[in-house]
Amino acid sequence: MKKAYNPKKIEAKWQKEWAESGVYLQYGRKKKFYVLDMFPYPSGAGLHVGHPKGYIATDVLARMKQLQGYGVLHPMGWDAFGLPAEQFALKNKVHPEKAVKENIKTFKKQLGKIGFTYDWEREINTTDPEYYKWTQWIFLQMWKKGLAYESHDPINWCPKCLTGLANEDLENGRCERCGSLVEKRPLRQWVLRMTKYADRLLHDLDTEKLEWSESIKEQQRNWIGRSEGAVVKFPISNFQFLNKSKIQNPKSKIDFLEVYTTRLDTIFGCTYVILAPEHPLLKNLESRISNLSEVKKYIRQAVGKSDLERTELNKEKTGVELKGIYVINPATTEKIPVWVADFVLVQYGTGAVFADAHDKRDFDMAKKYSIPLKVSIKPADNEELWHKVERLEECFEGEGILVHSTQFDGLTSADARPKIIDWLAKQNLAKKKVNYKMRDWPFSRQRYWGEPIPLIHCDKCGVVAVPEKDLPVKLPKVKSYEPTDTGESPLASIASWVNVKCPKCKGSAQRETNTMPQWAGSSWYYLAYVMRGISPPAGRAGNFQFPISKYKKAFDYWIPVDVYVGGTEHATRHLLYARFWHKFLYDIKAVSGKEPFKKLVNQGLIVATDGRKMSKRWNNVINPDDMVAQFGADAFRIYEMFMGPFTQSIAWNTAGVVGARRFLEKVWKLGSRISTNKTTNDTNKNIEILLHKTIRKVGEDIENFKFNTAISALMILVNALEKEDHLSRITYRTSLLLLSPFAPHITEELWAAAGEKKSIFLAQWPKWDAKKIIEEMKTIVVQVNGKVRATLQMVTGSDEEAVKSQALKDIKVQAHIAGKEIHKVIYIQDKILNLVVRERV
RNA sequence: GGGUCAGUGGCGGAAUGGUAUACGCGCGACACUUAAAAUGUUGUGCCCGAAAGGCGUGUGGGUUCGAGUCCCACCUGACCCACCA
Repeated sequence: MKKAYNPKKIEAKWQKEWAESGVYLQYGRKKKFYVLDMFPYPSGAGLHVGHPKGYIATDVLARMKQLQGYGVLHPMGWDAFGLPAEQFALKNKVHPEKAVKENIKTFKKQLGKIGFTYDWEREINTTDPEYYKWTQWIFLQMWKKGLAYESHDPINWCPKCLTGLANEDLENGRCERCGSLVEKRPLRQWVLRMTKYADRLLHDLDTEKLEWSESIKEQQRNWIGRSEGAVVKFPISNFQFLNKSKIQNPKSKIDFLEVYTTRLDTIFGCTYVILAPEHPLLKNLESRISNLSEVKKYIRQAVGKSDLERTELNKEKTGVELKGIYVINPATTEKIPVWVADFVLVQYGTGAVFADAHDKRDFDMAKKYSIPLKVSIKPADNEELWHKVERLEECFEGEGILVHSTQFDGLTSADARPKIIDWLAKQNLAKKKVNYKMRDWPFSRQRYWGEPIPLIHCDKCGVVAVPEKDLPVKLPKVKSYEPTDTGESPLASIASWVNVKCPKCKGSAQRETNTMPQWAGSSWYYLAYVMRGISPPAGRAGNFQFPISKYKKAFDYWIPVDVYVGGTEHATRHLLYARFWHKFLYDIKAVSGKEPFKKLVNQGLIVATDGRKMSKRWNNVINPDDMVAQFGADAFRIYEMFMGPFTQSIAWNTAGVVGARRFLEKVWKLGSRISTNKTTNDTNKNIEILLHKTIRKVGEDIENFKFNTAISALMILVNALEKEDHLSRITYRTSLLLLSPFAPHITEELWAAAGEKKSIFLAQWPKWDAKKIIEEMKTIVVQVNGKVRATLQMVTGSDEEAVKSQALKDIKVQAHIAGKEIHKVIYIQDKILNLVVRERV
């Protein structure tokens, strides 16, 4: 081959050719493989070199799978609703719809240059009414099943973004988008009852055999935060000591304070209880609190604080006693005081806790306010610690042996808990309770750029669903889509859109004006790609058809997604939301499986040379367009896969792309070494062995996302082929095939140049032959006492005697065993001989 | 405080309990060249030395004929979660 390697020319040529021939759309095959990227939000900044890392990985996998005979679904789309898009639009004074369109164009152009196998016929865009018609439909099904409800509870409110936020949208009590301190604000809102699925979301992580990293599964487990404990009733004393018989005859509900605990074994040591400042019971008790103004002041301060201020690291505990109020410890029947403290959270458990000497927070607070404490747990086997604990010098939070706990003395914490529950349950004073940290999902945003919630408020009929035939409820065109501070979305001001006839009674009614959060559209998009398929059964772009059952067959074929690739930042949001929606769709029999994503791989970040994230702010962004222009898409792809382990975060180094390019230059020249005589075999037997070892390694490594070592193996192969004068055609062809998933353009070009008529991607992935990787000779390492002293070339399969006698002829080996006795010989065939020697006795 | 993962040359990194540092970058020497770039050949962990050697995968122990790899303790770093009773 005389022509120089010119990636610019051949890459453009093949990208056009592939798009026209539809070489990737091999859908009719028996075996399917669905490989999915987390679809991007098309930002105005365009791509930096970090974005394509995951896309290249899925592309490599998709190409190999197609070569292996799978029908591969590898789609791409745009997650374009939500705050970032709207903020971009506001800042640049363009309508979000227009901004999104332009940004998508830029993204598509950038992606196109890298040479991906995406099926653009299935492209989706969450802001397309034909798309969000389904987002709205799924929401309606949830509403019909009682999983979407209206709430007026205070929620997180970002004063800068002017919208309510879910817990998942917070970072250390601050808005994840703009960093503002989040306030609590009572707001009418729609909420999805995700807690109803908490147990299944937890359970299925294990039972559905998800191939996810332990870290992501653990993050989800922690987020769901299941704890097993008990709710205990503390009777509220009427200034008088109650005897036990009275406890057993509770009069009315108000007479009890309910607390949640996971440490019922410490209840005999409970000397006070603490309420959250927002606890509803406080109102009812007001008349009996003697220091009411002091209490009210404390509560006012506490409620006014942001979550961050209230939870600030190791903040000193503060609280106030409700003077005049007492409750009865149901275990000891003692009268104990009631406090309010802001570290108790109203949302969790019952919003009240019992306090004892075995919780650091309770312990610290008691010390500060001189509240009495009682020890009830003795650490096992640590007398020194026990002395300190007993004298209340140290707080022991661990499990141990019960003391000062009447009939339960001597039991371990674990044994005591169920026994105490039973004992109190018989008196109707306690019951088992499972709690979750995860909350229901606040699902409304007071912003313009989101899916309208398809509900109508009618004075007569209440909340009414928009009928299916009227979906989608389209986002109206407006002049001003700026958010307001009123707790209403900008949609509320568009009377012509808001005022409608009630679908039920035809009376006057108003549309719901809240929109859905950013995460709505991405909660089901992996299904949308399937629904965009040609056959079976329904149509194309802008042609999603009701009912959903039309797609059941297609879902059954493609779902679950076989491999899903994206960043870890979605661990507790998108990945939890999508699992939740999928389980709901399973419940209404729209899909047949319980989980959407079988295998999940999280790519590591590519950071800038300075170690920071790539960002305009730091002026350290590297644009893939520049890399492709300078080195070619194939070199860029190779480098990104070769940088290091896929899941690890690594700093960008442009010098590395040079190496990748050099490698491809070598490949380009390889064709000149093809043997002109007709023999099919390589003259060098070692080449065949190496080739078959490489086939095995590259295949296994791609499957396991170990792209860096796959490329290293390819480099070793090419380095060896380069030295051959007479390469066989089959070796050459096979080598191109192995490289083709990583460097599709150059291999396609060389494939054609070698006289092949059909695309390399319609060929077959090579198979390795176990018989062909057996070497005739093996290098045996000879050790004396575990230290390498010599290496021997021996015929494969040599036995111990042969190797040993050969080893003993070696001068160095002789030197190290001279005057010593061979005590033991370890021989691992074809690998190692270890002579264990010792001094003669 | 809890969880997950990691620590190997000048750098990115490789290594089913079996020759530590593959592959790539960088650097040195040589060849080609008037010269440079490109390319090719070759070298490149540390110490001592003429050689033979010795030491080496964060630290300290252990298991083993043999440990980067397994076990225990510790140190350091990254990421995630965190007043959840």
